[in-house]
Amino acid sequence: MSTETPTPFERTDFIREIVAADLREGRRRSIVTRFPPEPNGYLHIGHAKSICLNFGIAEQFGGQCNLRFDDTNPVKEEQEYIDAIAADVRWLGFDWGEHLYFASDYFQQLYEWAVDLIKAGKAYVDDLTADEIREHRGTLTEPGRESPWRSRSADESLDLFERMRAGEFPNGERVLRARIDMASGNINLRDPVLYRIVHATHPRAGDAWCIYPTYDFAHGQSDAIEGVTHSICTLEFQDHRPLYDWLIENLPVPSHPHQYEFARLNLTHTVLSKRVLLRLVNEGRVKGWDDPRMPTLSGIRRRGFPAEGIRDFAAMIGVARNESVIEIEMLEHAVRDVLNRTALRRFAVLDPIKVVIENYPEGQIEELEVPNNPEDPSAGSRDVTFGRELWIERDDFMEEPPAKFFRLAPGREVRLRSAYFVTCREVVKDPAGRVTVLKCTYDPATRGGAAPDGRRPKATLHWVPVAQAIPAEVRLYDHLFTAPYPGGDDRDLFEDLNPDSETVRRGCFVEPCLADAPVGTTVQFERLGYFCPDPDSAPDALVFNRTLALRDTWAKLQAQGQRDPG
RNA sequence: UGGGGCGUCGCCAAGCGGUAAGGCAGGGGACUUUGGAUCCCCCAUCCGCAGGUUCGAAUCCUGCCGCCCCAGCCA
Repeated sequence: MSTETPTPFERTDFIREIVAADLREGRRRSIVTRFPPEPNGYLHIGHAKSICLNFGIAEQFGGQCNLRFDDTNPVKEEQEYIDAIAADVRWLGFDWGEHLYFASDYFQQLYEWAVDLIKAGKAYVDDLTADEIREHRGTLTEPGRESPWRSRSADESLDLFERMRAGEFPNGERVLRARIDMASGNINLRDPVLYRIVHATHPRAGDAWCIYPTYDFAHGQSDAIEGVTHSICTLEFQDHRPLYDWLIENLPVPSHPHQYEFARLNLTHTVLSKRVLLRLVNEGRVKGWDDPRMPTLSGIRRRGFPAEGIRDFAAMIGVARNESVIEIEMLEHAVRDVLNRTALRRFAVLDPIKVVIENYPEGQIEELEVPNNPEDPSAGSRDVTFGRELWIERDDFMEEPPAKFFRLAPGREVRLRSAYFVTCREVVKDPAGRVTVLKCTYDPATRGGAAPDGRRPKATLHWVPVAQAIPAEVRLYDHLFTAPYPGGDDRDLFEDLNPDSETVRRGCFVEPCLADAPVGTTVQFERLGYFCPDPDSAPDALVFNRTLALRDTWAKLQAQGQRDPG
């Protein structure tokens, strides 16, 4: 990965410090990390934090980061998810090179290790039902009881385990358990299940197996097989670390990885739970996994967020063990920061009102040069056609402007960006009193937007020529949930859904060069925000998504005025 | 009542015994052909609370308090 601009945040964290110390003090000669998604859903921004951490560390310390699918539960996993996840990681800007792995590729090895454990008397086949096992497990405060099958011979367990693999038993009839300590305060050590019978077709292994290792029996050993040195996961796996270590110590694994845990990402005004996201999709609350309101990487991408902004965000928030909820404004800041630097400026009018320049010759047009990005002169410029009739934003005119309103009003002169100064002379309304046309005059001496006499209007408006304007649909997006903490105070999560998270505006006009803007590029509609073509867009029916609005101090002022009038 | 974690500004987060970085948000100002951007200034005498050790503590010790995770044959 390379970025044209240096990462804005040079920061370390407790995991990087551990890695650096391991290298410095010779405990490791090189490091290997991994990003281990389960292919049972789409990646979201929370995963991006982990991806940036794992790939970022590998990159920073000259190591390698594997993409390993943790595909040990065939009933939930699908090839569709595998493909989508790989595409999302690639989009985020990371490259695993040759190191694409699947836990399912290790099934034979894991099976053999399970046999080793049985022979060593450290695992046994249990005939208890799932309910019985639960009853025997004890509670948080009471120790568990040993299964009556715990003491059966290794030979008998071995025979049973082989028959489990051979498919002699139905789902759930028996499991393989580690023999550790039913009285442990750590429930994960109360003889955890290592293998269960699942007669299901695996997305990759097909029907080769009908017994599958659990997460605990697969994860650490997969790390060991791959030579992973630093196995980084989220806080809820802390309690699993003793089991992770126990298995590594009791199995002839080729390397000894260590697990480190960090706090997962939480964001205000959204939710990062695969379960809830799946519900939103299934119940039709959103248009799919890639709905622009979704916090999934595919949703964010469709929304127009640049990958670089996500990476910057990950660097901004840091990595720690404090459980935290990041205000979504921080994400939006990171995204605007990148977009401000890189997005080409364009003109678009979302809620048009017609301006007729009465002293501009009928039928005349001219091409005016408009900069593509004032922040980046190398972005060049484009020509925009100017004519007698233009569209401007309805919000940019007020018949009776309040004190702080600087835009167009009767008798007032404003600048049309990169064009001319115009003065409003007459307001035309329809019978209902709605403004339909603003008759204006322009000052020919202000071509390009500057006056020879040095006078400077307080406002500059964007515009689109009526004759050349292209109609478009624009979808405005806002937070998926109105509440910063959806479902807080025991509310039903869905009560907090924002009814206005998507607002579709038809009858918008955009400048001609937007007709063939490719999907995947985000531009700035000047003075409005950042927008990108939606995959739904067609040459004869353009559709743009609003990625993010520009910061709007005028709107803020108005809001303040409403709060405390006077 | 068991085990494992975490508590530094509204939200993140540095800090690792020598007297509270930075970012986001917020407030003020400058500048501006985007009320955008940029720039400048302000924003924790205090680090969950209470004791203790020390010349000196957010950093060490003790005790409280609060919050999170764990009782899937999910990951």
